[in-house]
Amino acid sequence: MTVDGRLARGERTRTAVLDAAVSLASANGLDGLSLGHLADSLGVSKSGLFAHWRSKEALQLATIDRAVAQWQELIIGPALRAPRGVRRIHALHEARIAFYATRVLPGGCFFATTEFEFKGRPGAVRDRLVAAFADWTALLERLVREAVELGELPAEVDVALLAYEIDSSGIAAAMRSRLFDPETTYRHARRGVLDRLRALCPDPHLLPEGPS
Amino acid sequence: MTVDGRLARGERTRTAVLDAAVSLASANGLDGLSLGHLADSLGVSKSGLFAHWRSKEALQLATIDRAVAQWQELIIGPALRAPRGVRRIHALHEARIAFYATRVLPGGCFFATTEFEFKGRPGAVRDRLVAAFADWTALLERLVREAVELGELPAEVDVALLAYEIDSSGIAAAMRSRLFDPETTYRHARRGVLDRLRALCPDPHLLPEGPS
DNA sequence: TAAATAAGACCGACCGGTCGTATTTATTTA
DNA sequence: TAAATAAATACGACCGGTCGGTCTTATTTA
Repeated sequence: MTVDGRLARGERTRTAVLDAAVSLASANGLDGLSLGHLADSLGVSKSGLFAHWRSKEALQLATIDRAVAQWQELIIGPALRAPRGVRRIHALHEARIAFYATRVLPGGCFFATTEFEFKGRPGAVRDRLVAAFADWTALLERLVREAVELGELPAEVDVALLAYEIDSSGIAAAMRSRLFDPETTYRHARRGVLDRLRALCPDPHLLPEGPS
Repeated sequence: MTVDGRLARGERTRTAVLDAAVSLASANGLDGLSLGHLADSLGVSKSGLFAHWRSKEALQLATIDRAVAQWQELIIGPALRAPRGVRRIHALHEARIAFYATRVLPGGCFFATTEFEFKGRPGAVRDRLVAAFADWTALLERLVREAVELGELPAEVDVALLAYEIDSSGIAAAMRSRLFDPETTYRHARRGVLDRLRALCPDPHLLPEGPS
């Protein structure tokens, strides 16, 4: 950013490149991302990319950061406008599934694809992905803990376990929606978490009966 | 197999190659599987592989079949020795998580890795993976249905949804166990499904209280 | 003997990455 | 204001390396 708020010269270009990289990597992974294809899809030359990032790994790291920003903007941000407690947990899960359903990313979920890809490959890319995943898990656990503190979930609830189960449903949705019927998959992912929250929440009016 | 039960000449070689391929692909995927590395890890030449499979895709398809056979032998087979009903469902899930924990496959789960890899790539490999996944889902749903018919699960249970939730837990375990602390991940995967089955099952003595 | 299997040299395609150069843009100077 | 300058950006050509795959030849086995 420059002082007057306009984007610096190459900033728009960089963002456009990273958006395309997130999209391609959501389908083929960060290692499966070909710089030649990426450049072609943008109508620029491959060597031009190296004016902005010194190596493929640097571009991969920037792509992860961009995906995190998108996730924050399109999923976490809107969900945090819901009231604290179980409704906020539900809103976050719904926003996630809805995002998958938009097909903005052809691969469904950038993080699921890339984290599976790099789970066994040590290095800076894996470290960055793990950090992003840890942040996401911490957010989920924080929302669950808040709901417990508000009395909207029983005090005996295993916070980390419930967060694991909610996230599991989303991970499976990212995968199964691209292999089987997407609508059925999304219905399972939404119904399962909603039923679980409703079963745990003493107040039956806080959450809708059916997936919204 | 020949008539006298001994392996045909190259059968042992082929099986050894496919076992190594399953192991490597569990970590790096079927596309990330390098025929050169595969051959080197077995002390054979790369071109020798083409005497057994006409192309990389043919070897990939055979690798999937081998992984299915391993899954049947090491997970499904033993689990089917448990009594019908919720105990069999539980045994299947436990066997799956236990298999991940053995670290027989460095990547954790061949199917999770490869299905994520090929979810957006049409072709024979994807079709075979989808078929294997569909079989697995059908098995899970059949076991759930049996438990309902035995009265060990309520008749109102959504069979496909419960199967989805159980499988989700396993998929997430395959991924998270290679990114975070494996023991915590396995505990969540086992505890979550066990609690869920116990909550649904009217007979509290059919399932153990804690993860076995 | 005949077929299956193995090996190694080799091929074209694609990969990430470098280099020299042309062009654009922002800043400074006349 | 206009010209000059310096920096950022973009490009095509090219490099070494790895990939899947082919070919010829040698060895093993029924």
